[in-house]
Amino acid sequence: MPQQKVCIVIVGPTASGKTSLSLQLAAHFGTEIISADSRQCYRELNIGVAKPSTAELNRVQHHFINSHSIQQEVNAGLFETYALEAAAQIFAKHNVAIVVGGTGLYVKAFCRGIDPMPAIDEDIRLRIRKQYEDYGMDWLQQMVQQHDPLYYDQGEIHNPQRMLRALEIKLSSGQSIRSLQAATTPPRPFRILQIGTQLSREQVYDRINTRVGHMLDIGLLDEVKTLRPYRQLNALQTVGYTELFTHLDGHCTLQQAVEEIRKNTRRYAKRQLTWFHRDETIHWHHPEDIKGIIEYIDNNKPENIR
RNA sequence: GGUGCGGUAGCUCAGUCGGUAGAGCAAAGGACUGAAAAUCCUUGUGUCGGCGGUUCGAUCCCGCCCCACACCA
Repeated sequence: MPQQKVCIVIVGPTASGKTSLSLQLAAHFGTEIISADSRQCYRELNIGVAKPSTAELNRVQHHFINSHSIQQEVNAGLFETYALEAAAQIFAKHNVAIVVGGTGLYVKAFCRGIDPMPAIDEDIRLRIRKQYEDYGMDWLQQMVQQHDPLYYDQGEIHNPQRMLRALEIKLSSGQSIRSLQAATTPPRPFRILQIGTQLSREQVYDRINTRVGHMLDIGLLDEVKTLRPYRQLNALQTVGYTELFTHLDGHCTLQQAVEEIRKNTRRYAKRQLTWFHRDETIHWHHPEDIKGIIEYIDNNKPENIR
């Protein structure tokens, strides 16, 4: 069965021009966009997550943007299912689909799949989280050592999030998360072309610093104020929001909070670069080199498209 | 002009009873299969302000100079 469809996947650090590029490519190929961004899917989050404008969203059909509430649980597994469904819908009408986003794990889940995991017993989840809060790291390590020695030997035993995850899997299903992570790559009914938006480190940092200022100018602080009651939700463990919560609590000045946002965004971009640089199938281009990018796509997509 | 206190890593500072120095922050590198804008790991050579002196040896002691801050004129 020849693969007739192609999925153009645009990745790169934050503020490197992904959104603009995706809109131009969507216009060029007359198709739709799937966002692979773990924050832009929330309708309550706008300025701080650099969502495309309403005009842009009206111009091109988008998926996984404003699709969820911050009250809902969203994760990489859910994204894989959601995005594959969206891709199927798009391919019913078009030969090209565009995926764009900076959340490396989501992109990976879409392109290469994520192993199915057992459902977690909600009581177990809440209980171990509470106990971790009460008894701390030593307790967590002991629990993992006792219940999931396989993970304790091979996993990250200083990383509370990963240990909590290993523990809840083990206590819910009786299986070690290690034994469930098979890392098999399921076949996809389309070809994938990954394009990275490449700018110098200095340029990315400059753009971040400027963009954060712009976010404040257009009302980020007001947006954050309305979200204060929800600050404990996972969706709000987000750069641009946590720092302003701290300011609203009176722990720092607005200026200090803004500098923290800039710094944390730069660090985020650095982590994204670490993640994406490891993937050698990504072809890096300057985000404004539309001609070069389209040429690359035309040279690599299946013959029978357009 | 006088007195005092400083000048050590990008920043804030510690320290060496004289044997060429170390923390925090920043930064850099990395990991990462259901919180991923999250979470975690690793990394510290710098004319110890300048020039002289004493000494086997000075960032440390002494002298002079430069710079910053405070106070007194």
